[in-house]
Amino acid sequence: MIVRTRIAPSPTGFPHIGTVYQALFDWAYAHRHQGQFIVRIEDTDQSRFVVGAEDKIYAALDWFGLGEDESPRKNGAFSPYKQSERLDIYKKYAEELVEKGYAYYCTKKPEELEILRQQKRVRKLPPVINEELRMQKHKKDSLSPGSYVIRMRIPDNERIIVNDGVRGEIVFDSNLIDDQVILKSDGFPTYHLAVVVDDYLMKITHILRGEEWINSTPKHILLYRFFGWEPPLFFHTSLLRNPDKTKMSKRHAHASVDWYKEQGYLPDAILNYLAHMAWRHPKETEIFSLDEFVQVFDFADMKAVGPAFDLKKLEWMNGEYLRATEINNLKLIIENYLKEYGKDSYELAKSKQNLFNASLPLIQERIKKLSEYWPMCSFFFTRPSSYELSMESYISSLKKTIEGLQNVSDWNAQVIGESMQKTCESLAAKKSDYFMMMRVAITGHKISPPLNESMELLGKDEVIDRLRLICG
RNA sequence: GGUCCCAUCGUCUAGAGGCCUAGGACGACAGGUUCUCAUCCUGUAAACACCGAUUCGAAUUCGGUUGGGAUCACCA
Repeated sequence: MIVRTRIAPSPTGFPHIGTVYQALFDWAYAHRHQGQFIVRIEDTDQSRFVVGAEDKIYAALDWFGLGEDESPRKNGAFSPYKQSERLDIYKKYAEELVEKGYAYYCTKKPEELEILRQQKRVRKLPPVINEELRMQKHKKDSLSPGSYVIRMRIPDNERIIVNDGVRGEIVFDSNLIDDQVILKSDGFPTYHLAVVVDDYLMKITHILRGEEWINSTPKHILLYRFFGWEPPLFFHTSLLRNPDKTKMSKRHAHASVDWYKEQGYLPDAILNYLAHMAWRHPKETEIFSLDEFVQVFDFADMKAVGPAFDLKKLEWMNGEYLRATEINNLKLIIENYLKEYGKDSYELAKSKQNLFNASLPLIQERIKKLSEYWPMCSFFFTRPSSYELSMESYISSLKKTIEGLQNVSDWNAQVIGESMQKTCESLAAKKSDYFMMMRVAITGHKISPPLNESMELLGKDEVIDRLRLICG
């Protein structure tokens, strides 16, 4: 059997980090078993369709290196991969179910159905309205297009067993499930029909999806049975949670893939972090590559807990990746980041390429996110516009320092340091105070890359100019 | 509200009846290195939700309670 996994996102907004989470496991499992990873676009809700959302999904997958084998953009043996282009297929299968007696035409309006359900709730009964629904006996010929839906008929008095790969057997009472709409009045299928038909037709073997689908799975199991198809294996993962354990909703900033990119997280670090959610490395290794993950991952090792996002740990991990990045690669990464999120700073840095290059080793172990580069390093490219310490009382010390620095002929970090040491001693100043003054005078900030090295990079003229500027 | 899922330090987790006076990682705190920050190194605090049952023995099995989450649409 060839392993085939898939993600089935809806193009209804920005790419969600949960989609990436899902894709990571699907991708890894497919790759581990030399199978295929498919992207199917589930765009059956016309009212929620967002232009451009589909492309953003691909862009996100590419960014993470989780490229798919088949999709609307790549095609493959099971085209089309977009549900809106498969309408005839669903219609055919829906009508097949009607013929077999597993489904029926329904002309009830959603509003009147809602009233019925309300009444049940008020009487504290399960809000199941199958009895009312099934009183209809429509023939297709008597129905005008757009006036009806097709509903699947849920059998009575049955225990429907869902075999979930991470949770074991889950039992549902069929009497508590409403007859589901499978074909909407606009001719589009609902998720239930489309997902079952497509997963079958596309030969999907393992379905990894969020736990919000658990309660729908008995309906899907039934559909497989009605069609006489063997169901795939199901694995329901818990939803990613916010730090306060609430569901990570679309309204939350860090639900969006773009947010992580903007913050300057590395895709590999994010993936590594995500892999720790509800799954653990057999050896409890913290840092591991995608390749290594592929070697050891199995759906069966997923846990059923709902993990909360810990940005602090992600930051730490991102820092680890940043420090392990080869310097020329780091250069490209930061350049690209600046180009995308700070056009002006990018131009500035590019205009002093050597300085930019030389700044990298100084900050590599000091930043945890790409967004921290510019605030920490802008002083290399532009003079401080303000100082985090009042410079007034230091003017005489600075003048003394200038004198010392002017005598430095071999301008390098060590000699610069020695010169300042000497000045500091002659001033009888406290070392930490003196160097803090110098740090702020040169960079504007109390926190900065190493002072001597920074001064070396800036060059003698620029350093002395900056000090003179303060002295007036 | 009905149904379903889940429950170990603040967070991610190890633990599949005695190896647990519960281990690791992040974070927190303290100390060392240091002209700042960061890195690096040392150390400290920090958890089996609760109540019953089974057993010689339970974090680990069972039942209940509580708590969190999901779901009950012509949305996915």
